[in-house]
Amino acid sequence: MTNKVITIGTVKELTGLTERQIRYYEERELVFPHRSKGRARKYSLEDVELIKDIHMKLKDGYHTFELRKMMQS
Amino acid sequence: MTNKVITIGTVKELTGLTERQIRYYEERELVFPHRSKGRARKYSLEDVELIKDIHMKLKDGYHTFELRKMMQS
DNA sequence: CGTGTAAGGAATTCTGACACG
DNA sequence: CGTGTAAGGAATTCTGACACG
Repeated sequence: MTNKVITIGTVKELTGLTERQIRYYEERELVFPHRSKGRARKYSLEDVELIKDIHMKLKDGYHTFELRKMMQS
Repeated sequence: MTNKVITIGTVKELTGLTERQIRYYEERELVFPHRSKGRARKYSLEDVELIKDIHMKLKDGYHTFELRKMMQS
């Protein structure tokens, strides 16, 4: 579950989101993928669930900075 | 564990084997990755363990057809 | 703010084949 | 038999930026 082995293409399939959205959540420091050989992002299945959750919260009207605060607690 | 979400590049990293070896084990019907959009192979963490096991058995002198029989039992 | 998109490059993955032994 | 390799193509992923609102 916490193994960071999934590429962004697979995350796209599993979440139904776009690369843009997935990368943006990283930019906003909500998800922290590893990097394989300094390039490709690697996510865990846990990250996939987290990304889905983030997207739902955003649809509910939350903003990324609010989610970041929520995650810290 | 049984989620087929890992690309061959990651399997390479996790097992230390070459693409050639990993693909050969598939050709010999010892591992069965999924395909994403008809191209890239997708493995599960379980497959990764299986591949490591296959490689050790081969180093021990077994042949792929023997391993296939062993797996069927 | 969160997401779309066109841009160009770099790295990945694929298949079929020849090679060795 | 199990693995290496060079070959060419196709699909993936990356970054930085402009756009909308």
